[in-house]
Order: sequence, then structure tokens, then C-alpha cells
Amino acid sequence: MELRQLKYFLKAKELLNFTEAASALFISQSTLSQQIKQLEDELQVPLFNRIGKRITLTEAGDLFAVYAQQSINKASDGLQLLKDLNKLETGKVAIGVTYALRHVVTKALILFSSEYPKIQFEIIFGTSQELIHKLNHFQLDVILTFEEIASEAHFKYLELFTSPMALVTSSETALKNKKTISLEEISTLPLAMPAGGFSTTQFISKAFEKSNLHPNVTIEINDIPTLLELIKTGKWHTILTKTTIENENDLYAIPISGKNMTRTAMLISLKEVYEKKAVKAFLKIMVENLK
Amino acid sequence: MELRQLKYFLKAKELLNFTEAASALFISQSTLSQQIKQLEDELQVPLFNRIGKRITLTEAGDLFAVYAQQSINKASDGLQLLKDLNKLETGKVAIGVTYALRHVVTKALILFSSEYPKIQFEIIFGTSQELIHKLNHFQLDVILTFEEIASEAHFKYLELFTSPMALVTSSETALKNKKTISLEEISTLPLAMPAGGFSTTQFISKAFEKSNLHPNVTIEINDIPTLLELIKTGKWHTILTKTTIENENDLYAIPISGKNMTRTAMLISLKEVYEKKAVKAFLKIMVENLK
DNA sequence: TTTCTAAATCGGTTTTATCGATTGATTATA
DNA sequence: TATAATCAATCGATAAAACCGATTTAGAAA
Repeated sequence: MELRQLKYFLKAKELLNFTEAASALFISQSTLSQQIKQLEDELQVPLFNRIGKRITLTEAGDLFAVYAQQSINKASDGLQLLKDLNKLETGKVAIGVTYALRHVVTKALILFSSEYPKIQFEIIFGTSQELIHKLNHFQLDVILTFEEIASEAHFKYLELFTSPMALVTSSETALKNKKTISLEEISTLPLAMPAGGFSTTQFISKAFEKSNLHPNVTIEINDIPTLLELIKTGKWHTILTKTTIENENDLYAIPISGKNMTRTAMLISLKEVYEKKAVKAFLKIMVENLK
Repeated sequence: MELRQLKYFLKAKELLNFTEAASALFISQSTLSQQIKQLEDELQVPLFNRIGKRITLTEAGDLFAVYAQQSINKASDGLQLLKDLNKLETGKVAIGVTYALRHVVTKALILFSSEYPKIQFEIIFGTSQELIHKLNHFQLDVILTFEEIASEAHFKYLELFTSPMALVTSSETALKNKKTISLEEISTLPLAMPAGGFSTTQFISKAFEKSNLHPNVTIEINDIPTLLELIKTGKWHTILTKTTIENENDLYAIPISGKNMTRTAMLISLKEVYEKKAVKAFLKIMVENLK
């Protein structure tokens, strides 16, 4: 049993397709096939069912995968630890962010990189679900998003701040003098909203449902900068957390009245995984600069 | 980084002597020396101090050893788990049953679990169609039901026993002295029958049709225990396989006369899917105790 | 100094991981 | 229903690497 074989196995498990897994691993299909077979021989039990040309995990494969992953993780944690020993002169940080929290990351990024210029960053924007999936697959070190309904036991959560849900509108609009606005008022306005995958959209849809209101959504779009551009025309309005348009000129956020109309920004990371020094340092700078 | 190298490293760390470590690992000193060097190259940091001809651990080596050991442990935990799986000290078994064959499963379950108490069971009752659907979706390991008209190529079938279709009636009834009963006689009696989804009901409906008889069904019900309760009042009769009321007091089964009035109990599982050891052992006990 | 010992290094051998091509089988399609 | 496309397994060949014995290097002991 070698880490190489465990890595191959997990990729095959993930894709359930030897050909694709092999190409993702930059090896030939025959090599993957042979290495899996060799692993199975050593373990004395098949890890995959071969049903025709399709493969599925066996019970053994399913159970073993957990340990294979942990074994790999421990080894790479050890590697990471040694890199950290080099006093943050090397290392990569992968951070997932929901778009709404963009400015929180960029601000910290600017501060951090002037202090530790050699650290590499990968900033991934995506929906909460996408980011959580990537976190679970060890593709991200930490994610920054709003609270989820279901908290999971293998995650570590850190609350950052709360931000009200708000109607976002252009400065041209007559609405701009209002201090708050109700869902009922909003339901009369033409709305352009983030697409269904965005947690903000899901959050606000539920709120409308509860109030038996039907919002007038004429546009759904999965790119926030484009959405904001449309809002700036004054022809549509949208609903976002207030923090989303921080640092945006020409846009106003009018908090929505009513209970539970705030969201909590959180840092989510995996428990029991070695936390990189660079990540720790970056998050420290980020939290310190939340105002 | 490979588990082999981690193992070498830990042994060298333990003995702090490459020559002895090599011989403990049944490899040559030169091989050990090379492999350690290769690991150090990959980690970009020395794990040992070479003070003259003596070696000591570096800080990096000391810190890294923890993770190296954990990585190896996780891999060997996984291996141990698979061994346990083979010894039936772990594992899950999911079995689908039609209600008529209930007692076959419960009897085997009691015997099996006293021998292998650590195996978890999921017993799913349902109609044949429901169970076959679940089997096809890998939600069940095996199902126990009566023969289907259409046998499918990707299933494995094992015949268990045959049981006659029978009129089920309460002990109070005058019918109880009859040895057999015809469909024609039955068609005059008030019947409470399992609902249309049950294969027994489908089976018996076809038999009535063929004989141009119209049964007097006054109740249809999709729960067999409730059905049996009604039968015990003596106000209705029903038609089931004889085996269904095995171990039921106060109920009599009068076999129905005529050809093809028996049903065959079968085990159905998926071909070309790894059969869990626990499933195999359970079925063995079940088949051995069929009377 | 000499001797001894242990790690590093060198050159050669064996093992094995890998590849491309092919096969056999299943699924998709026309 | 025949045909094409797809996928895992297998085969033979090759490149990579793990490994060994012999030798070198250098510190420690005599």
C-alpha cells in the first residue's frame, strides 16, 4: 500500500470512471487499472464493482476510502507543517468567498500581501454549496460565507459580523430617502435578482413565501457585477446583504424591515485538519480589519 | 512521498542508526540512506542532523514524525477495517422482504445476530416492485420475494421453496375442515384482500380472470397485520400464500385446488456486484433453516 | 597516528510503475 | 438490429526507481 495508490483510488472513487480518473491524474488508464488491482490484491477485497463497463464502489471501498483520505491528509499536513516552518516564506492559501463578502477578502489581501509577499493566493468565488463542496474535497483552506441552516459536525465555524438584507437601488431613484422598506413595498417593484443557486436568493425567497408575497422578479442573473450594472440603470432593483455593495458608488442599500432580516457572515473550515500558518495569519489580519 | 519512505524514516528515527534501521527493515543501508535523502529532498528540509557519523533528529524531523506516524496509522486502520469486514465484525446488510416471507427473515435474523452481533441490519418491507426498484438502485443487498413473471438478466435468482396459495380464514369458520377449496367456491365468499400493489393480489386476480370468475372483494388493504386482524373476526376471508400465516394463531389456510396455485419464494440479488461476506453468511443461515 | 565504524556515494541489477496498443464487453446510435 | 463508440482489462515493451554490494569519506576510538 502506497500513498500513490490511495490517491489513485480516491480519484477513481470520486469520478467513478477509470479513464477520466487516469487523465485527471495524468497517468494512462492501464496504469490506473493495474494500480487499483494491485491495491485490491493487497487488501484482499475488491474496492469497485465492475458491472459491465461501469464501476461502482463496494461496501469495502466505501469504508476504506475514509481511511485512505485520512492517511493522505496526515501526510500532506506534515508536509504543510514543514513548509510553515519556513516562516511564511512559502505556501499557498486557497480561500472560497461568496461574492457578497468580496470586499472583506480584498481588503485583507492587500494588507497581508504587503507583509508576506511570497505567499500565493487562490481566491474562488462561488455559491455557498459550491464552496462547501470544495472545502469538503480539500480544495479550499477556508470559506467565507453567510450562515447555513444546517451546521455540520466536521466544520469549524467563526462568526464575523451581521449585515442587514437590503433593497439595493440606484441613487437616481426616489426611494433613496427611505430609512427602511417592507417586503410588501418591494413586491411592487421590478426586481433583478441573483440566480437561484445564491444563498441570498434562497433566503429572500423563503421570506416572501412566509409573507404570502410574490416578488416581481423580471431578471435572474448569476454574476453580481453584471447585476449591479443593471441596477445602476435605475430600471430594476435587487435584494442583497448590505455589505455586498460596500465601496460601490451610485448604489444605495435600504434595509428591509421585519424580523430575521439580517445575515451572519462566517468563516468555515475543516476541523481536525492542520491549519496552515499562512491561513492563520491571513485570517487574523482579516478579522482585525472588520472595523 | 510514499508510505514506504515514512516507514523507513520512523524506523531510523526510532533507532537513530541507519545501519541498524536498515537491517530491521530488511533492506540495505545504502537503500535506507537513499530513501531518506529522497524524502528530505521532497520535503525541502533535512529530517536528520548528520553530526559526524552520528545522526540526530532535526526539529523538522521531530515535528514531521507525528504526521508520518498518523498517516501510516490511518492506512493500517483502513486495512484492519477490511480485515474486520471479512471476519464479520463490521458491516451493514440491507434486505428487502415481501410481508408474506416475514417469518423466514426474522427466524434467520435471530440466529444470525446471536453469532455475529456486530453486523447492522436494515429490513425493508415492501411490494415486489418497490423492492426491485430499490435493489436496482443499490439500496438493498438482496430481496426475498415470490417469483416474478419477467426475469431480468442482471439479476441472480435462487429458488427457496414453494408455498400453495390458500384461502385464509378464522378458526371459527365452518370451512376449516375442508382440505382444499376451489376458486369457484371462494368467489361466493366475502373477501378482504391485500391492495393491488401486492404481487399475491395480482397473481390471484389473473387466476380468477382466467376462470371467468368474479371474486367478491369487499375490502382492500395495504397492511397485512391489519388484514389478518380483520380475518380473525370471521367476517371476511382472504387469499394469501400459506407461508404468510405461519406462526399465526387463530387462522387456518386451506390450499386452493387447481393447477399453478403455488408460488415460489426466491432470493434476488444483482449479478456482478461484490457480495458482502455478511450477506453471504446471513443467507446461508437463512437457507439452512427453511424447516 | 592507526583503527574502527557509520553514513554517503557509485555502478550495476532487479523490480515495478508506466505506456501504447489491443481485446472484450457493454452501451449508445443510426 | 446492426454499427459505432466507450470503457476496463490485458499484454508486451520501456523507462523509472528501488535496491544491492562495494567503495569512499569522515568522525570517533584506540
